[in-house]
Amino acid sequence: MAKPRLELLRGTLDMMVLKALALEPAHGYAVARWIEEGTDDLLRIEEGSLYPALHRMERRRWIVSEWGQSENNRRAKYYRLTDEGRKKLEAETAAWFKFAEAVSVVMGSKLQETPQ
Amino acid sequence: MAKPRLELLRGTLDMMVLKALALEPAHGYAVARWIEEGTDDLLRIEEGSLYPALHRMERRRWIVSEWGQSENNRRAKYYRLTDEGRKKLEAETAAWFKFAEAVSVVMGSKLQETPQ
DNA sequence: CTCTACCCATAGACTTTCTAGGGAGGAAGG
DNA sequence: CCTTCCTCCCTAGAAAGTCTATGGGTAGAG
Repeated sequence: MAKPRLELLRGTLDMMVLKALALEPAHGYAVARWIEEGTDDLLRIEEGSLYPALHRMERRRWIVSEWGQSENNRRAKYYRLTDEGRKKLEAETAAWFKFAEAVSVVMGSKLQETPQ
Repeated sequence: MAKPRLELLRGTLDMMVLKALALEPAHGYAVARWIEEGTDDLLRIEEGSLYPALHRMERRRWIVSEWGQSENNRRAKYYRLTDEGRKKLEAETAAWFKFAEAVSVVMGSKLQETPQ
């Protein structure tokens, strides 16, 4: 209870995990590290959120898994996107930017998207 | 069930309601209309989400209410921000833009905030 | 051998949102 | 008058996602 820490992922966790896996197949732990490092630790991915999310998405056929060996020589479950997952990622990304834009307008600021 | 409609407010409802009330005291129905109109109906505020949110925030002393008469000559409960609510609004707004920025970075685009 | 980092997983609590109701009153048109 | 629409309020219960709190196992460093 020491730090307040930015608590919520607010429904964007799936999208970010899919994005990570779109870059390359990876295991859960690596996905969490990738997101945390990519945001200077602003977004902290709790394992209690991450693994249920992965299982959820696998049930929905957005990703598939396979046991393998990690770089550090440990047992790890590697996930990769399915075609369906890729479509979902695109849809969610578009919806999120639209949503964020709308919230921005309401909150009195403007959001701008620039191509990667 | 006809339209898929952007389903989630993802924790931003309180913030937007506070923003609306920061502009001027208003009743729930008007707040909902304000948000919907301000976003071209992209963000639809369901009453089943709105009223619980208002009561929640009142319990937390972010807003206070008073019964009054609406423009259309109807009984309406007017809400206005407390000092605490104003602080909460500022904090939530800052946190949201920070969060949205971080998500944007992860998703491969950049978000820019412009002053009102 | 011990400790740390890596890697997986689940249960239960908590919160928020939605669906699906219900109700009452003013206004407007027939 | 009567019916219908819009305004305005409210709640219960389901559904979903995240967090806290645990638990366990293994490789490698010191």
